[in-house]
Amino acid sequence: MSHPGGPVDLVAAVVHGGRAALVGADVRIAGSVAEVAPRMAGLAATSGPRWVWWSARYAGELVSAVGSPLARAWDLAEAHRVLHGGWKAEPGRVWAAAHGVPLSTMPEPSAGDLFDFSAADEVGPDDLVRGDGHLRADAASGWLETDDRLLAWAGAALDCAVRQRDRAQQLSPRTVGTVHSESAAALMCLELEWGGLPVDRPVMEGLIADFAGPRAASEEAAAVARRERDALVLRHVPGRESTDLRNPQQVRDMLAGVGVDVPNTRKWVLDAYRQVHPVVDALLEWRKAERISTTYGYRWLDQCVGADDRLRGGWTACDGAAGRMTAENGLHNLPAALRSGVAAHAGHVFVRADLGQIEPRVLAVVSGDPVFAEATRADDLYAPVASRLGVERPVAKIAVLAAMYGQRSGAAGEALRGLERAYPVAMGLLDRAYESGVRGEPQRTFGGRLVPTGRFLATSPVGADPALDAARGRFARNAIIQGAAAELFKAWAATVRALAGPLGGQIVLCLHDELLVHAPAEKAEEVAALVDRALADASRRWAAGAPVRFVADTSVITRWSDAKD
DNA sequence: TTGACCACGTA
DNA sequence: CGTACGTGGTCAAC
Repeated sequence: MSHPGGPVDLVAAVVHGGRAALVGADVRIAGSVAEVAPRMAGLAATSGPRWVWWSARYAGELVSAVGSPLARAWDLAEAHRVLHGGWKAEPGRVWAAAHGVPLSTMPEPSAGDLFDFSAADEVGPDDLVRGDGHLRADAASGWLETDDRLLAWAGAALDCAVRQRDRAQQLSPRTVGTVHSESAAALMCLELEWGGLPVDRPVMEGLIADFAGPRAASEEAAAVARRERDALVLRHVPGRESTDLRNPQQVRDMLAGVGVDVPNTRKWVLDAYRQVHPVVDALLEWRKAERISTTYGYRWLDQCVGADDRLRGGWTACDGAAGRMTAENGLHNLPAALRSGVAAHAGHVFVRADLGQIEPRVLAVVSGDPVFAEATRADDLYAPVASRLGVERPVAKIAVLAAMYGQRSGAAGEALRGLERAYPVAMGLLDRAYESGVRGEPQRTFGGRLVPTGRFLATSPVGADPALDAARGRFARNAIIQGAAAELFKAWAATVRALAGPLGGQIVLCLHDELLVHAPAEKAEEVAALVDRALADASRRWAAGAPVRFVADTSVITRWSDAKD
């Protein structure tokens, strides 16, 4: 280890209003984006520094001007989220946390055009840092009007990165690796937003028509069609035709009127009554069509699918809890029925890959349970677990899931006790996380991310409400597994991104344990092979020697809905 | 206009 | 439904 990740190879890049600056050990320049971007491309090709920015989003203008994808980054916002938990990570907060300045005295971010007395009192016109150690409130906005200030801004970023990296290294070397892959994931999020998900528009439009009917020519026509759809349900309940199907309370009253007494009108409750009264079946069918026409209908198609037939939405590299990626505009919750409308464009294919049984395999790594690790050698992890427990495979599967997620219903009892005996190390970790969560303690994932006690769960004091204590426990137990799985997934995706780029492959969808790579047809097999190689690389780095096997199911397809090869 | 709740799609 | 997310509907409070 000469100095991989050392300050020497960190170069801060900032951009504001068409001007940009780079600051590192061997570089200190400011200029227009058009001047700075080629310098970045040159450095990337030669010394290959790790780029530091306040967040990939702030640096997006520069990143896109460079043209070629940048691989190595230290994203201060993502690093802050890993180290300190939560989602807020604006520069003032990042700076304060990195320098140990109390958040309670942090200035409110100002628009930059208002005269701020408190800031003016404590900071000179050219000072970036206030007397109390905080960044000036307008640092990221109006203040950045000269190249000197831009250079200072880059210097501050570099300073934060060095401090964060020391902190991460102190926690564990793995935490440094987590920041690296989180930073790459943040870059990938920009590319996902820019690139979009390829769609076969005529097919998608046809699917929508199947559920929601043809495009309405006017508001009036749409209202007529809506009433006609409603009538298909309401004809089953004569005398109650005025029921508003979009109002759950009215629906519940309507159902009670025909003898269907339910606590709520959720699908999984009503499913049991499909045979009891025909209105139930009609209602559930109506809901399906209503979902498509309101959320995934023509409005969605027109607003979210561009003229180039790409579905676009915002992406974030991590949520505020365990750290999974999030996506907007249906990219993460597109109904399965619409997936045949997602198709590779001309001359291209999708290389689709998903991680098999990722959460129990992750449990084997994070717990260090040697016996459970042994089970991951099988393609189907539940088979060896079943034979060890002396139960059928479905029972073993339910027991493992129950142990990880704390399922309270169902009959997993006996098998759960078998798990405790067979895999005491893995089960012990889950139990400790649960108890720690009950006490309201934040968790840290295997990769070093701090997971704060979940939102609403922090409101009541420990012990005041047994139901809330149990919810905290479940949250914590789930977070250490879901969070670690998210870390491995991102490490994998970042590796695929780096390897597939030179072949013209582009990651177009990330779905928690599934990747969709859009690639030139003639490179299909090559890309499919590198996806598996990337998993071997990423899991070896991430699991750091744990004898745990991860498996990907990889296939080359043209439509997302297509079965494996 | 905003926030709570319901409902439901995905993993 | 174990957890998480985003979206859109209604309703009550502003």
